[in-house]
Amino acid sequence: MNRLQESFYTRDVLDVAPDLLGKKLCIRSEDEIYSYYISEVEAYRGEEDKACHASKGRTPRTEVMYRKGGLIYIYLIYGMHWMFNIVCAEKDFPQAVLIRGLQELNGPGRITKKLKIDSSYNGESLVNSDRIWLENGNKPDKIFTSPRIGIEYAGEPWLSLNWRFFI
DNA sequence: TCAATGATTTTG
DNA sequence: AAAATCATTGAT
Repeated sequence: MNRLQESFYTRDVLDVAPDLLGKKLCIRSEDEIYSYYISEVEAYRGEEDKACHASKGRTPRTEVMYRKGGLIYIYLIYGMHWMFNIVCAEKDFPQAVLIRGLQELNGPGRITKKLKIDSSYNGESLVNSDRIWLENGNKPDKIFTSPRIGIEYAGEPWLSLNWRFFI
Protein backbone atom coordinates (compact mmCIF):
# COMPACT_ATOMS: atom_id res chain seq x y z
CA MET A 1 0.00 0.00 0.00
CA ASN A 2 1.40 3.22 -1.20
CA ARG A 3 -1.42 5.63 -0.54
CA LEU A 4 -0.84 9.35 -0.97
CA GLN A 5 -1.21 11.23 2.32
CA GLU A 6 -2.97 14.44 3.17
CA SER A 7 0.17 16.57 2.76
CA PHE A 8 0.12 15.77 -0.97
CA TYR A 9 -3.26 17.44 -1.38
CA THR A 10 -2.93 20.44 0.92
CA ARG A 11 -0.53 22.25 -1.43
CA ASP A 12 -1.52 24.85 -4.04
CA VAL A 13 -3.67 23.37 -6.79
CA LEU A 14 -1.17 24.46 -9.44
CA ASP A 15 1.45 22.24 -7.76
CA VAL A 16 -0.90 19.32 -7.13
CA ALA A 17 -2.48 19.18 -10.59
CA PRO A 18 0.69 18.32 -12.61
CA ASP A 19 1.82 15.97 -9.80
CA LEU A 20 -1.38 13.95 -10.22
CA LEU A 21 -0.35 12.91 -13.73
CA GLY A 22 0.89 9.30 -13.70
CA LYS A 23 -0.55 8.62 -10.26
CA LYS A 24 -2.79 5.58 -9.78
CA LEU A 25 -6.46 6.06 -9.00
CA CYS A 26 -7.56 2.96 -7.06
CA ILE A 27 -11.18 2.02 -6.49
CA ARG A 28 -12.80 -0.95 -4.78
CA SER A 29 -15.92 -2.39 -6.37
CA GLU A 30 -17.52 -5.60 -5.10
CA ASP A 31 -14.29 -6.69 -3.36
CA GLU A 32 -12.20 -6.24 -6.51
CA ILE A 33 -9.68 -3.41 -6.65
CA TYR A 34 -9.18 -1.61 -9.94
CA SER A 35 -6.55 1.01 -10.69
CA TYR A 36 -6.09 3.51 -13.50
CA TYR A 37 -3.30 5.94 -14.30
CA ILE A 38 -4.31 9.60 -14.41
CA SER A 39 -3.48 11.19 -17.76
CA GLU A 40 -5.33 14.52 -17.90
CA VAL A 41 -6.38 17.09 -15.29
CA GLU A 42 -7.44 20.72 -14.97
CA ALA A 43 -6.85 23.15 -12.09
CA TYR A 44 -9.61 25.36 -10.66
CA ARG A 45 -8.30 27.91 -8.25
CA GLY A 46 -10.17 30.11 -5.81
CA GLU A 47 -13.03 32.59 -5.86
CA GLU A 48 -11.18 34.92 -8.23
CA ASP A 49 -11.04 32.19 -10.91
CA LYS A 50 -14.22 32.84 -12.91
CA ALA A 51 -14.14 29.29 -14.28
CA CYS A 52 -14.18 27.84 -10.76
CA HIS A 53 -17.57 27.11 -9.22
CA ALA A 54 -16.40 28.81 -6.02
CA SER A 55 -16.18 32.15 -7.89
CA LYS A 56 -19.83 32.74 -6.98
CA GLY A 57 -19.09 32.24 -3.30
CA ARG A 58 -19.87 29.47 -0.87
CA THR A 59 -23.05 27.54 -1.71
CA PRO A 60 -24.34 24.12 -0.62
CA ARG A 61 -22.77 22.62 -3.75
CA THR A 62 -19.33 24.24 -3.48
CA GLU A 63 -19.03 23.96 0.28
CA VAL A 64 -16.78 20.90 0.07
CA MET A 65 -14.18 22.86 -1.95
CA TYR A 66 -13.70 25.16 1.04
CA ARG A 67 -12.61 22.27 3.19
CA LYS A 68 -9.18 20.73 3.50
CA GLY A 69 -7.42 19.09 0.55
CA GLY A 70 -7.80 15.34 -0.04
CA LEU A 71 -11.58 15.29 -0.28
CA ILE A 72 -13.65 14.43 -3.34
CA TYR A 73 -15.96 16.97 -4.98
CA ILE A 74 -18.62 15.42 -7.21
CA TYR A 75 -21.26 17.24 -9.19
CA LEU A 76 -23.63 16.68 -12.08
CA ILE A 77 -23.21 18.56 -15.34
CA TYR A 78 -25.59 18.78 -18.29
CA GLY A 79 -28.09 16.70 -16.38
CA MET A 80 -26.26 13.46 -17.11
CA HIS A 81 -22.55 13.39 -16.27
CA TRP A 82 -20.88 13.23 -12.88
CA MET A 83 -17.63 15.22 -12.68
CA PHE A 84 -14.87 13.87 -10.44
CA ASN A 85 -12.73 16.51 -8.68
CA ILE A 86 -10.07 16.38 -5.99
CA VAL A 87 -10.10 19.21 -3.45
CA CYS A 88 -6.72 20.88 -2.81
CA ALA A 89 -5.09 23.41 -0.47
CA GLU A 90 -5.94 24.27 3.13
CA LYS A 91 -9.33 24.95 4.67
CA ASP A 92 -11.06 28.10 3.34
CA PHE A 93 -9.03 28.07 0.09
CA PRO A 94 -11.48 26.75 -2.53
CA GLN A 95 -9.33 24.88 -5.04
CA ALA A 96 -9.93 21.64 -6.91
CA VAL A 97 -8.55 19.50 -9.72
CA LEU A 98 -10.95 18.11 -12.31
CA ILE A 99 -9.91 14.64 -13.46
CA ARG A 100 -10.50 14.76 -17.20
CA GLY A 101 -8.77 11.61 -18.37
CA LEU A 102 -7.35 8.25 -17.31
CA GLN A 103 -5.08 6.06 -19.35
CA GLU A 104 -7.16 4.53 -22.16
CA LEU A 105 -10.25 6.29 -20.83
CA ASN A 106 -10.76 9.85 -22.02
CA GLY A 107 -13.50 12.27 -21.08
CA PRO A 108 -14.50 13.31 -17.56
CA GLY A 109 -18.05 12.01 -17.92
CA ARG A 110 -16.92 8.62 -19.17
CA ILE A 111 -14.61 8.12 -16.18
CA THR A 112 -17.40 8.36 -13.64
CA LYS A 113 -19.66 6.20 -15.78
CA LYS A 114 -17.03 3.48 -16.09
CA LEU A 115 -15.95 3.60 -12.43
CA LYS A 116 -19.55 3.85 -11.19
CA ILE A 117 -18.78 7.06 -9.35
CA ASP A 118 -21.82 9.11 -8.34
CA SER A 119 -22.88 11.71 -5.79
CA SER A 120 -22.40 9.24 -2.92
CA TYR A 121 -18.66 9.94 -3.22
CA ASN A 122 -19.10 13.69 -2.67
CA GLY A 123 -17.10 14.79 0.38
CA GLU A 124 -15.35 11.41 0.75
CA SER A 125 -11.66 11.50 1.75
CA LEU A 126 -9.00 9.99 -0.51
CA VAL A 127 -6.80 9.73 2.61
CA ASN A 128 -9.23 7.65 4.73
CA SER A 129 -11.74 5.96 2.43
CA ASP A 130 -11.65 2.19 2.09
CA ARG A 131 -13.18 2.23 -1.39
CA ILE A 132 -11.22 4.93 -3.21
CA TRP A 133 -7.71 6.33 -2.90
CA LEU A 134 -4.58 7.38 -4.84
CA GLU A 135 -1.20 5.66 -5.00
CA ASN A 136 2.17 6.64 -6.41
CA GLY A 137 2.53 5.54 -10.02
CA ASN A 138 4.82 6.31 -12.94
CA LYS A 139 6.46 9.67 -13.24
CA PRO A 140 5.44 11.02 -16.66
CA ASP A 141 8.17 11.58 -19.27
CA LYS A 142 6.78 14.87 -20.38
CA ILE A 143 3.86 17.05 -19.32
CA PHE A 144 1.93 19.16 -21.81
CA THR A 145 -0.23 22.13 -20.91
CA SER A 146 -3.03 24.03 -22.60
CA PRO A 147 -5.95 26.31 -21.77
CA ARG A 148 -8.84 24.64 -20.00
CA ILE A 149 -11.74 23.12 -21.92
CA GLY A 150 -15.34 24.30 -22.01
CA ILE A 151 -15.02 27.49 -19.95
CA GLU A 152 -15.78 30.11 -22.60
CA TYR A 153 -18.18 31.81 -20.22
CA ALA A 154 -15.32 32.66 -17.81
CA GLY A 155 -13.68 35.25 -20.11
CA GLU A 156 -10.12 36.55 -19.89
CA PRO A 157 -7.65 36.11 -18.38
CA TRP A 158 -8.95 32.72 -17.23
CA LEU A 159 -9.68 31.57 -20.75
CA SER A 160 -5.99 31.77 -21.72
CA LEU A 161 -4.32 30.29 -18.66
CA ASN A 162 -2.56 26.99 -19.27
CA TRP A 163 -4.18 25.22 -16.36
CA ARG A 164 -4.90 21.97 -18.19
CA PHE A 165 -2.18 19.37 -17.75
CA PHE A 166 -1.88 16.11 -19.71
CA ILE A 167 0.62 13.45 -20.70
C1' DT B 1 -23.97 20.05 -35.46
C1' DC B 2 -27.02 19.40 -31.91
C1' DA B 3 -30.36 16.99 -28.61
C1' DA B 4 -30.55 14.82 -24.21
C1' DT B 5 -31.35 15.82 -19.25
C1' DG B 6 -31.49 17.54 -14.20
C1' DA B 7 -29.25 19.72 -9.91
C1' DT B 8 -28.04 24.18 -8.75
C1' DT B 9 -28.44 28.97 -8.98
C1' DT B 10 -30.56 33.26 -10.40
C1' DT B 11 -34.33 36.11 -11.63
C1' DG B 12 -31.60 36.25 -17.70
C1' DA C 1 -42.21 29.86 -8.62
C1' DA C 2 -40.10 29.79 -12.93
C1' DA C 3 -36.15 30.01 -15.92
C1' DA C 4 -31.37 29.92 -17.12
C1' DT C 5 -27.03 27.76 -16.58
C1' DC C 6 -23.71 24.10 -17.62
C1' DA C 7 -15.91 21.80 -16.23
C1' DT C 8 -20.26 16.60 -21.78
C1' DT C 9 -21.23 12.87 -24.70
C1' DG C 10 -22.88 10.32 -28.56
C1' DA C 11 -25.89 10.14 -32.41
C1' DT C 12 -27.30 12.15 -36.69
